[in-house]
Amino acid sequence: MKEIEQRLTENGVRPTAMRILIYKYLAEKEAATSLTHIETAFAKADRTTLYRTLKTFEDKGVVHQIDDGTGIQKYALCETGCNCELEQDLHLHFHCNNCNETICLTEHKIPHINLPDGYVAEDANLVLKGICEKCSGK
Amino acid sequence: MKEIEQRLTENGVRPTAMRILIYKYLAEKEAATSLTHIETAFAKADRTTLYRTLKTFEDKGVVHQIDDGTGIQKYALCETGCNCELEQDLHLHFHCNNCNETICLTEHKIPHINLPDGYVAEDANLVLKGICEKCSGK
DNA sequence: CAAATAAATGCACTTCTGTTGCACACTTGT
DNA sequence: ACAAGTGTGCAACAGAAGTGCATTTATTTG
Ligand SMILES: [Mn+2]
Ligand SMILES: [Mn+2]
Ligand SMILES: [Zn+2]
Ligand SMILES: [Zn+2]
Repeated sequence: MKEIEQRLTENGVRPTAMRILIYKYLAEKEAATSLTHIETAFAKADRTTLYRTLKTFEDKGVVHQIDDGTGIQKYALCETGCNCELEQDLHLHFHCNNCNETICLTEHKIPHINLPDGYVAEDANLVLKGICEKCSGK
Repeated sequence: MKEIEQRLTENGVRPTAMRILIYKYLAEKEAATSLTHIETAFAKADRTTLYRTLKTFEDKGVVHQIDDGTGIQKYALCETGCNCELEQDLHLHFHCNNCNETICLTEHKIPHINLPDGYVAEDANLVLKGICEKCSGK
């Protein structure tokens, strides 16, 4: 509990009650989470608060946003000490077509891609879709 | 002109006047195109018609849909004889942060990725973001 | 050709997600 | 205690995707 407060403070986010709860919720979930999903989990809180909390978390590097191709923005906690901005820390994401969950494969970095002349890459997004380990039954 | 009709017919799409125009429009554009973009280009046509035309094109393998991370669905013509479904034909896309255009790099295939045990990949999406050749001035 | 059938188009409306403005509540520092 | 700053809640809006149904246009059939 104290750890969460410390983590938030380190990243320049004031640890309010709401933010600690949201952080804890994200930490317990293994999969990336959408705003709507969080909204149903926190029925008492306002959607806007949750929205802005996620944005604050994102700005301060507490979470990273994931575009998994469903058209719905998802969020997941960053690893401790990760620099999501840097190319080296960009990991791939897996979206399961069966259970519809999106998970971070943090240890699988996005390979470097050779681009044609004139193209300068600043960011990358790689999403694999298929069947996750839970759903494949292995 | 006749080529377009033939191409559509080959893919099981009846070549109506509207569809031919849309196809021609997509063929002239080098970048991937959104529904809203097409809508402004075809002010006379209804959005629903354009929407369903794109869906039909997609179903029949005339165009492929692109998720470039902007949250707006884009479409681009498929190469002749391409099988966008197959892993081998999956190419990467580049989104320019300056001119906001998204382009197909059809000759740059998505590299094969080794996944952890239990994960089965069926599809992949790789988008690089940065500065395109036009905007980098090279 | 005319009638029947099927397909394409247009209009209205809905849903869903993300986003912003503004007022109020709470916290922090003096 | 006061002022300033920050967080939260309510309401409303924007944009894009999608659906139902009527109408038009094309195709088939007698
Ligand atoms: Mn991730
Ligand atoms: Mn493409
Ligand atoms: Zn799954
Ligand atoms: Zn550009």
